[in-house]
Amino acid sequence: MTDYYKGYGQFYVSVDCVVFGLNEGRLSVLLTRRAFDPGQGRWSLIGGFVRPTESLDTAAHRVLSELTGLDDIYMQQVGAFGEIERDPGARVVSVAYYALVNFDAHDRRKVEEHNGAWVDLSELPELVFDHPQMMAEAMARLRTRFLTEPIGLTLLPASFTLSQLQALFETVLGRPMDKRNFRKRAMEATCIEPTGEKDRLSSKRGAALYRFNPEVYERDRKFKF
Amino acid sequence: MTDYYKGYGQFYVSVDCVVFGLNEGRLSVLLTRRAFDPGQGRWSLIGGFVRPTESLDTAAHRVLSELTGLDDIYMQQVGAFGEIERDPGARVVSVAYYALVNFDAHDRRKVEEHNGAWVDLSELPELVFDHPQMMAEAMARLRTRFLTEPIGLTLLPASFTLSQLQALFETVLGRPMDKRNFRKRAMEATCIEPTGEKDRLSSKRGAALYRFNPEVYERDRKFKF
DNA sequence: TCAAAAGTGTTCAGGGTACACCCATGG
DNA sequence: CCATGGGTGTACCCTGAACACTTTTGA
Repeated sequence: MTDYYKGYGQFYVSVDCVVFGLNEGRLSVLLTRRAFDPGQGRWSLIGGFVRPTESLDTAAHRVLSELTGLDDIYMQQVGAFGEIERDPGARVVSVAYYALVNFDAHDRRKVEEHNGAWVDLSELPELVFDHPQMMAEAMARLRTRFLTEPIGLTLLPASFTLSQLQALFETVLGRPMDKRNFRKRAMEATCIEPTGEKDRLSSKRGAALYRFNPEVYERDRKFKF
Repeated sequence: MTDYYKGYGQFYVSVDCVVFGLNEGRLSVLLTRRAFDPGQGRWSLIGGFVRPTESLDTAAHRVLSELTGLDDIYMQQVGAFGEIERDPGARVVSVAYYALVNFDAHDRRKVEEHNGAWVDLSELPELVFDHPQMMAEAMARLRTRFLTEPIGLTLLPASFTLSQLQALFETVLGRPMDKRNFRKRAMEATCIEPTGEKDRLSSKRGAALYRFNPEVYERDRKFKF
């Protein structure tokens, strides 16, 4: 460790995660009420300070693991937020991430323990600090990736119907999609393969179930909606 | 300032800028040889520590202003880099940016004073720390924006020929483009308007000069290559 | 007169979009 | 038997890509 850096300011560094999940077919985000001031009691993204022993990515994974019990989560950095007064409590530079979790697989008890709550995207409460910007930016990134990479499939259960998939695309992209065109593209994506099973819950006729095959995706890289 | 945050680690936070400029028609980046250890003498992006009185964006602008004398520079954040050992001298979280500067307008003396040097992109030296990743990521972002937003025009002199513009696109995107298709699209971009002048330097026949009109761009938003 | 860059339209193929009806079944 | 969601193909348009020759003029 050299002496040169001495004399420059140091800052708290935190991570904040926009965690998306599909709760009862509705796109939701995991929020929490802040446990301390500033902003105690207000809605906040889930986050935490980066420890000296952690990289930014590691810190984000830890925070997510603590809250959901999941270790293998799709996660992307959104960017750094560093306005001077963004956190009135202290100078904190925060790095935002977004994550996609499989709702069925996560540990609801942990969420409760940490005062977390899944909130429907269409009913977002007012968020603390600059979390609204983080949210908006995360959403924008999610949308652009959604059409060209099979990240949306991580939100769905292991087997799913094409109607579920289409509904997911429609909520994320915020626009209706043509059923026949959608299914045509799904058929062209070789990584979406039929399980042979039928889902008999959501319709009388029953809908074919599909699963995502990551190996096939790595091989073909065909995914275009 | 609350006491809650006490007890968490604090870090140095820096900004690092990938500064693109068009030097003699060649796409170049502004680099510097590090003036101190760790990595003294090695090639580095230009950067500096964020001060307590600055936001991240402000710090990036200051660093750029100090080196080029320019205050109104197109700049975009690339992301935060925070591996523990990325800087062996201390724990430093760095936020990368890329910037596009008008080569003719910048202050070369300041560059020299700071040991800066414009290096042709095709002759990039080995860079210090994780600067190669920052560089690669900046380049990737530049490329994706280049086709849909008129950011490339900030690299060119106030008036330019379509050949110059095409050459710029070709170097940034790294592929040849069809001349007729290119010019057709340039004509459709109403924000690229003829000055009425001719450039007689680069060809015997002389080429029509064009300028970029930001107001027209704001109005029409037509720019697609 | 020749070398060097400027300038100019058309054709074709492929992808994206729009669109409507029958099927299977549980209640 | 009917209401509900599942499942299927085609026609058109438009955008993107390929392509070659004439013009101007300084050396």
